[in-house]
Amino acid sequence: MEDVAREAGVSGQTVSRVVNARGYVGAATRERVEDAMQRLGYRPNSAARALRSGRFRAIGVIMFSFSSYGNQRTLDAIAVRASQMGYALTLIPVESSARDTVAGAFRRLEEHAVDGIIIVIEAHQLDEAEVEIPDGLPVVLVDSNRGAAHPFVDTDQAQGARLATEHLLDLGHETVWHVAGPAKSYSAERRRESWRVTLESRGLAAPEPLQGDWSAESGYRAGLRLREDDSVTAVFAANDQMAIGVVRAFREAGKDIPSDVSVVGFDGLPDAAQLWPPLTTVQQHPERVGALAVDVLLVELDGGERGQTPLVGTELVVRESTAAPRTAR
Amino acid sequence: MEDVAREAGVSGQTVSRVVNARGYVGAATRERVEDAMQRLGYRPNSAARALRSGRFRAIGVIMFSFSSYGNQRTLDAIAVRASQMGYALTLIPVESSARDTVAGAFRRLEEHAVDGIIIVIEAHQLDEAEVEIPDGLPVVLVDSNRGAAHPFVDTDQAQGARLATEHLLDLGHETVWHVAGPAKSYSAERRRESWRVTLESRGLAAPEPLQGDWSAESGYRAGLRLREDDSVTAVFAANDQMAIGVVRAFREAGKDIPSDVSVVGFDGLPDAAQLWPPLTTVQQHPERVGALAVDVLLVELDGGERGQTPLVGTELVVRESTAAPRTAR
DNA sequence: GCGCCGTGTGTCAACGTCAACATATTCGAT
DNA sequence: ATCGAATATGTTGACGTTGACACACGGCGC
Repeated sequence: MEDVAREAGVSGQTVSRVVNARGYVGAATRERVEDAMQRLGYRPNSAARALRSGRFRAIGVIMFSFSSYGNQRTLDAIAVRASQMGYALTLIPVESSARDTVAGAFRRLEEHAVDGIIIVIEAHQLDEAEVEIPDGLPVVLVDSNRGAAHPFVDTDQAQGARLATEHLLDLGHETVWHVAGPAKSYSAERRRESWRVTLESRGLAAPEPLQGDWSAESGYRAGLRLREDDSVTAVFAANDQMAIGVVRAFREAGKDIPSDVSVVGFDGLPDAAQLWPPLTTVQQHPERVGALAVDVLLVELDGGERGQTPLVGTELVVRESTAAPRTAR
Repeated sequence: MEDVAREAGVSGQTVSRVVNARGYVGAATRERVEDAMQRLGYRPNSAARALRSGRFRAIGVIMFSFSSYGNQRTLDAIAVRASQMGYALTLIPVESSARDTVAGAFRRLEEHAVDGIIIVIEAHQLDEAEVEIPDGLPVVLVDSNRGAAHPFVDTDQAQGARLATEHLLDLGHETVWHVAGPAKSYSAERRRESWRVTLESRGLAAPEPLQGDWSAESGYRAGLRLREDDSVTAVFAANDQMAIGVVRAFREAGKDIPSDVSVVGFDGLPDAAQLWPPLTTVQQHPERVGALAVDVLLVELDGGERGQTPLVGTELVVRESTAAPRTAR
């Protein structure tokens, strides 16, 4: 900066003013300074800036490594929005499962140069890790609603699950079976509860849900059990991957999708349309969730008051994996 | 830090020595200082550290937003390894396609507080963006080999494509058709060339490859054309997603996989095993690529000499989407 | 003609840390 | 007893930036 100042024949302070467009600077002077910056390839030193201002213009994101497709997309959206707003994104990975690693991540985090944090971890797993979120640092939670201590943003899981369940019922199926996500996931829990409530609101008893873990393989295992029961004609899987496994299990047993059994997924994976048959699914919008998370965090950073954040809606995308049951035809 | 020093009855410098475990510190003193740090919840200020040392202990990753599954996994691995090595990860997203955005990302980058950069963008796209990589900053390229200006790490694309092609030929297929990735992708190009060379080394002429764009939808379009030709019995798709689309196209036309047509993918998507039929594919190891990229960058940072980095190998995973052709049975 | 305000620019200090140097103490070897 | 090396701690200044303050100039209203 000193070099630029000398080159332009001004003081360092004036250079600072030009860079930050703050205060009064004469037009001619500004030009000279900008010229000098250009010639010398000057870049402000962010460390010094941060030291002086106490702000880093950086957002930390804590996320499990090897995360789901949806979370990856959310991260992506967070990165894009943060960058648009002039913030850098610092990624703090947590290696799944190992408890002390989780705590360690938060400790590491405190040393990191961030102004605020977005946590993209399902809340039950958070609880399990007995992690205390450092205070003094604004935090936004995604995909969970751990108390009201911090604002959170999320997909409207309940609405999506209702759409899926009602679609199958409206086609004429007598009931809908459910392959749920892992017990410790809030998303899974909310999808399952919404499915149950939707059935009950139509006066139907919900069959015992099968337990999966989000993986296609677990969906396959659930499908192996479902295909034993000939009364099963409609299955709502808590995500697309498990739906893929369910489809495989039925197909292997010679049952056709959708003429014997209808299957609905949840997520809206881009390739779901190209599966065979194309999968009916609940389209999520992780990119909206991510952008919203950044916006909410920035409001927190500016000390804005905390409003209730709306959930992000979903849409049902009807494809060829669902149809009316034989009996209704 | 001053507070800690006062609390422990020592100077700031001694606190610094305790924190960095550098120089001589008496055992009793160290304990007092550590105690004080604990009590006051002291965390060193990374901005001041960076300002003083000129090192940020941070690595920047430049990546297209909405990236492929493989790149996402690579990012993940980079994050984990960087964190293990005590480095923070700053993610700099580039919104696909918009040229000036790409250049902008690099400009932004220069202001960012990173010691080195890992670029996870296919090289042809890099070229297209006419981006100049800022010098003075160590750079490692992933998934590309743009000249020898910077070290690069990558999957051994050629080996993987050879495995896939040979597998189909060894089953008895007369030739192998190819659904290639986008023209501007190095990976796609190398897979295609290796497929061609493998065929030619067996004295076979390579049929005209079909052009896809990695998406399942483009695979489906390619499949629509392939299914018109009854001589097609074996297809090697340049990634799993396109393979999914190819399978769908044949299935829709009443052709069975694998009894009528064998299909091989490339990537090793975790769900490929649960597709119907389970997909034969070339298993990549993006996590190894990511970790390797960090290791190579750290060597660069330490001014180490640049060796040739080995490519990361792949394995063929044979599943049920491939079988001998009817004629050979 | 006087003071005041708006504009344009410079000086200084401080942000938190750590390398370099200075100082003090202990201990073993001569 | 003396010296030097090893150990232990304190003092100072600088990293690059910017907020606070000071200063200088011209124009305006009275």
